[in-house]
Amino acid sequence: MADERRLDVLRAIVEDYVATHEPVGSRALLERHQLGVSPATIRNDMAALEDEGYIAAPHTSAGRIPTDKGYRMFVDRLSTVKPLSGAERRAIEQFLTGAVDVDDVVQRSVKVLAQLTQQVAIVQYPSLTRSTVRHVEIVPLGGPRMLVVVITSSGRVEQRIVELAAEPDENLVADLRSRVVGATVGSRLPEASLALADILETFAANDRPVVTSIVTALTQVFSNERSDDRIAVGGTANLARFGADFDSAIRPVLEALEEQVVLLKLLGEATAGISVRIGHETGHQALSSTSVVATGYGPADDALANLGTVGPTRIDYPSTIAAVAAVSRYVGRTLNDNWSLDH
Amino acid sequence: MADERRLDVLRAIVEDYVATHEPVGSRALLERHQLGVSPATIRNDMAALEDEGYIAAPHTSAGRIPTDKGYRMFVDRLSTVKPLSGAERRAIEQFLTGAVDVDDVVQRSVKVLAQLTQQVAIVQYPSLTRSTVRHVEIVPLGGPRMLVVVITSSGRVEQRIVELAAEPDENLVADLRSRVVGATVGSRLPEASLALADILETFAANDRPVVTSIVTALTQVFSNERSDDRIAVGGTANLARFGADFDSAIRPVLEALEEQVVLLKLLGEATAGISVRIGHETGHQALSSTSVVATGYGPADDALANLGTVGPTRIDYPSTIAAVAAVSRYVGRTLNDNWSLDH
DNA sequence: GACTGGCACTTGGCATCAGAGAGTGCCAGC
DNA sequence: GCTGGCACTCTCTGATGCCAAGTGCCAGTC
Repeated sequence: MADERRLDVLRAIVEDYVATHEPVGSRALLERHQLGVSPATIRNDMAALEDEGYIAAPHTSAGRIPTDKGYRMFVDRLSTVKPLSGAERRAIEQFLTGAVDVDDVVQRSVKVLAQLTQQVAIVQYPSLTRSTVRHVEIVPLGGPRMLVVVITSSGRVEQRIVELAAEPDENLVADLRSRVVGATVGSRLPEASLALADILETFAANDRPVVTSIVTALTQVFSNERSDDRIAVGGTANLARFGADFDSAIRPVLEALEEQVVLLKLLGEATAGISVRIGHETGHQALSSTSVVATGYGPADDALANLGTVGPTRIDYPSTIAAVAAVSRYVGRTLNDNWSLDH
Repeated sequence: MADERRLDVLRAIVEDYVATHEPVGSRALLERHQLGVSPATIRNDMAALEDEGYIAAPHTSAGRIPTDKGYRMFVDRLSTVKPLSGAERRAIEQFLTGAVDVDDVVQRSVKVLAQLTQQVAIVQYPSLTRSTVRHVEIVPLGGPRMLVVVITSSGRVEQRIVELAAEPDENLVADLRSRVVGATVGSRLPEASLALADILETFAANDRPVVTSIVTALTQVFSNERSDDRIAVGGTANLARFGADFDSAIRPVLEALEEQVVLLKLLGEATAGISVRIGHETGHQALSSTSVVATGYGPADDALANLGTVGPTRIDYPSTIAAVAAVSRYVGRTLNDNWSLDH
């Protein structure tokens, strides 16, 4: 049936354009794909595809390139995810296994993802908001200085130094510590933050100054705005592959990469499964010729944070999707096996 | 005297080229600077400067541009550091004052430095190797898991989770902790690392497994290879200013920026005062048309780590040097005031 | 009715070329 | 030692013409 062949033609155009980065014409198409029809027929199909908005011609007599809509169709209905090779999988696994702590895992993932996809990779640090409190310590450092340490279920350790007016009573600190542990361990951080407020009330008035200082520090850690925003970016050198014209293609991306807020938003919308946003679908003028492939990661289905890639719209979607999925899986597993305190 | 005017001409060429990014000819030079002589005289001087290798002509009939040697002369003998404006200084100070911890200081400095210089900024995290041990804690997390925490004089807090074979004896841990504190606090990290080896010997044989595990973790922290390598990079979007030709000017820099080893080496050689490396002086083929301005930072003269900028050779050296110096000074002060435990 | 071969037409890219502009080097004179 | 003048060199720009690639359409065929 003709309709089906048209989609075959679209698929062929996307594949060829991704491979060559040049507008693909009817003849070139036939040389690389066995479609069993003549160039004239292909031309008719192309004209129809252009009418429907799946492809476009940069100028009257050049070949066609896929539009965002064309890529969308390709991703949704015309392609199958291309599984990674065994070697690639082993590479990811080995590379991540060498990590010494959570930060290292994030930094290594960014590298491996950039390497695999030849694009810019972005990995969000495990979110504090979405993890639970594993442990709280309040350690006297001698004198009026105290160290508060919070360990989360994602393996992250956050600490803060608190300076009190004077050296506090040892028993008071121990008491505070045990009450805080009791009230917060196991809770998600935002809830733990609320629980702290109640604890404060239970202390005698003359203990309040000390308790308030420490509780404030803990609250800051629990409701840490900053940490949730932390992001690692890698593979910026791959921007070289984006296209020849620096100002229109590369500079906006570099600028976006420095804007953490933008990155977070791009990654953030990927809640269930893998999200692919193509060109204008990113919702950013500056990124209108880039695509973002993102997904969550974390132990089991509970996403701790997100990771993904940013590349030109003309990327190899099946491979990129496979790479993002694989890295996400391995990162989740690594975090779970090595730094989760659950089991 | 003629010799002196020749140097004036060189200075004028550097200043003009930095401002316009175009080869500067004898006529244009006279329009912008009052040198009191005719174009022909300037041409003679230029010919002499070219013979001596300070300037070069891209092709027979274009103006001249400074060579690396020319910039070197300019920096060493022809320029005076251009102090920052009060507004700039206040901006740095305010921006850094808002930081909540050491990591935040580093990230903010990188931003402010990139902003000020309009170049790529690099800041090394405070070195562990060069700081001293302020405090050590060994905290039981319940069950066989222990948390070891090390706080350094630079305000950094490093921690590691240790998994023992079984829950250790409480007194043993307390004993170990106090001996470690006694032996290491105040020492530089490499020395502390050595001191740990001796401690191990003093424990009874059947306590050895537990002690060994914990001491190993501490040793890892003390002799942390990874942390000394940490670096923050910012302002990559400023690469847009480097030049028009992407492949020759920008890609190599992007690639170098991803290679931490290279960055560390570039920053690392800046021990005393401010180091300016121009073009080939960087010692890297790929960076032959970029300059690196770097310096150490830290409380007083004891450099904890380095920071600097990477830009094209044609930067405004007086301003860049001033900015690097100022940021270094403020970072050192901020670390000292807020996170040093010394006073 | 769908496919095919053929043909006229359009267009960007490339090489070629001439002219303009900028700048130099050198020489003779002050 | 400086200056004015002049011939020369080189790049840059815009115009021109040609070529290859590709399209759209039409008439013919299975």
